[in-house]
Amino acid sequence: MTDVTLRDVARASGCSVATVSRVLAGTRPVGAETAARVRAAAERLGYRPNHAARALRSRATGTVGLVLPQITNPFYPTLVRALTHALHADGLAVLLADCDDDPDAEAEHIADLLSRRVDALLVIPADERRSRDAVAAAAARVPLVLMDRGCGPGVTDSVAVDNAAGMTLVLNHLAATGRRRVCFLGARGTASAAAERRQAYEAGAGALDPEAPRRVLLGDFSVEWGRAAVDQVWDQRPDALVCANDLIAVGALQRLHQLGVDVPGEVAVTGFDDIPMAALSEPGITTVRQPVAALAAEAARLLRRTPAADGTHPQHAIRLAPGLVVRESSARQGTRGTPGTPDGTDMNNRNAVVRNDVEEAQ
Amino acid sequence: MTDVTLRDVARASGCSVATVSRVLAGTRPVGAETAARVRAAAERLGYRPNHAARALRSRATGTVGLVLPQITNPFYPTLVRALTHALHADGLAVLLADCDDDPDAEAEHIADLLSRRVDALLVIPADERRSRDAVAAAAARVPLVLMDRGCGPGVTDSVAVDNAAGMTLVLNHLAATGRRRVCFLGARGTASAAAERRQAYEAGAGALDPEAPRRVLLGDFSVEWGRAAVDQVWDQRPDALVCANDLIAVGALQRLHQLGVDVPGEVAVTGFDDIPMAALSEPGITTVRQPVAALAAEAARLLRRTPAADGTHPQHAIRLAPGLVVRESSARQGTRGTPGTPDGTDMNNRNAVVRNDVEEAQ
DNA sequence: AGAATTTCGGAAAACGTTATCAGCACCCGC
DNA sequence: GCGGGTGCTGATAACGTTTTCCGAAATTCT
Repeated sequence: MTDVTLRDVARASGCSVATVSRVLAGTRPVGAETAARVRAAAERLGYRPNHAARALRSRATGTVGLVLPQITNPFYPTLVRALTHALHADGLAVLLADCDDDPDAEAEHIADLLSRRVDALLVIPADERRSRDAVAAAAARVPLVLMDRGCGPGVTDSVAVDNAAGMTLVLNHLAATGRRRVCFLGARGTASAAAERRQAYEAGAGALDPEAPRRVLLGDFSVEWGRAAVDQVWDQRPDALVCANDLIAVGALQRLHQLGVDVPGEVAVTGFDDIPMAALSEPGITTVRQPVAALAAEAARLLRRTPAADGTHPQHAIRLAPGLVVRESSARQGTRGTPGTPDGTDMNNRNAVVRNDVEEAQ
Repeated sequence: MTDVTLRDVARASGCSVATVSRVLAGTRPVGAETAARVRAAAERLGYRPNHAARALRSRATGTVGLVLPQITNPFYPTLVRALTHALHADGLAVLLADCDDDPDAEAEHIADLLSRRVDALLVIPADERRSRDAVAAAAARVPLVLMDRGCGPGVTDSVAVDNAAGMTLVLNHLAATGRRRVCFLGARGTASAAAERRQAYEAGAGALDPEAPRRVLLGDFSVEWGRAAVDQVWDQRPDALVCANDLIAVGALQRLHQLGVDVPGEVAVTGFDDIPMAALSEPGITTVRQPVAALAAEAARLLRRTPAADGTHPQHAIRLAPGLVVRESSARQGTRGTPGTPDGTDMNNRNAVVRNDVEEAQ
């Protein structure tokens, strides 16, 4: 049961270590007959390459680090799943590091992963500003792709959902279903998700009501804030609450329920991200679905890319189009199965996707 | 920006590679003055050990594999978080593998992790039966701890919640709040969570009603099943639905809501696991909170343990006591905030949480 | 003071790969 | 028949550590 090495296979197949390495790695042509002999011996002995030795010699570990703020953030599990699958398909293993929203811990984890010689890093930065130095330093040493959130301009490659496009989907949907007094429950801060969604709302809401772009409340991305925000805004009697993410929407729905408000009759509520809870909430939350599989594929593609000859590759800031998922929280009362939506969407379907569904892209 | 090795540090500090290695690894006493010189040089040059080389030489990678069925299962993120933190505290890095509930993929991942020379494996088996071979084979090569679910008796060490104790907490609570016609919405299969919870229910429910142990419906651990199960059982007018996990409870609540049933007035609903959604559901779900941090700590401890001199260590099957979290879904109408649970359910349990305290586990 | 012991530092051999450099056939065209 | 390609293959040198194994110096014991 002890380890079997190249030497053993070489001895068993009557040739040298070098040849065995060559046939197994396919790095250089080798005689058909010897190749067969080697392969047979390797199979018979149950040879498994020693990644440590390989890594030492070839300076590539076949490993990428995945650094994220909090795996318990309900949007991340699906993203992590998609990422690990995409990377495993490339023969890469994933070292996971959860930094508990602490940029210092994040820096430490990044340093540790670098010393473990990861081939590349995938980072969801904990803090747009305070993560920057560590990320930039790491990006100078290995390919690094930022995901989901940005980290200041021009730091490194990034892959994220097109927040503005998502917000546009939401606003168009609300307009099409007759909502006029909309209001935005957002998050403070400059993190890309917070800022971009807010700006897109401000830019797009004017079409519904000249006052709408000014009805903006900022807190954080939490259920608690969603609850609190409703109290701050309800006396203005909005007919739609556009939330910057699903957690805020969940909180808003809870408070509205307590207040005995009819959703979607009196007010529509929309979220963003399409976390699992959005489908299970009562009522189901209309939201923007992130193209998770495509995001992961794109990130994997960026990591696969070999640096250009001059050492520096052009920086990519990839934004992928999301899709709108219409659920009960935004259906007009009495419009069940409505013909009113021009694209003939089935609004009864909890999982109905109206457009730009990129779930299956690539 | 190129890598700095032991050689460089040795040269810079005017001594040999061996000594540098010794002072940095602290493996053998070395002269105070030289040690200082070495440390200074290492610091100055920004030396970072090469884990690949270290792994090759000392046959230990400082890495453990974490294999799980589906990171998107809502109970796992918190567990993964706790595990990574516990392991990082031991200086171990975590290789994550998600197998999509497929035992074959699981076997492949385990083999891959072994060839990457992980020091140990943490496995949440995808299937009690079909995971067994791969797990047993792996356990013969590295320390392996099963988590959350079992994998047949006597395969290897395992750490899980005490399902029976949790079910007892639930039944006592229901008894104390006057529920009599209880019913169990469980999951088919022999997986430990499914079987143990069901058996504990059957063993304990008799105290409420001689018929109760026989009111058992089996499906799977899903929201859909929870919805469907309500339809099968509601005409018996139970006054409590004991669900085998929170997802089933969520589904049950959805269906009851659709039927216009008053929860908890007409019927109480309880879950198991305390996934985040349990607190956010409307009404909040009374459930059994798994001692996640303790489970992780226990698993880390088992991995740390060095095998006994004779090669085989005694097998541990560790079960940790959970706590009851009482929320609105089981409160007797008009008995909100009822203080004394006469049965003293929670008294001697460190993990017990009485009501809506969802933030601080232990 | 001589011997026995400890303490400290260096040289060098692993660990299991991959990559470089030759060598040895053999075949081609002159 | 003879230089010069072409395959294939084998020795062998890395890769950066850790870990013997040893010698030299310093310390302690008789």
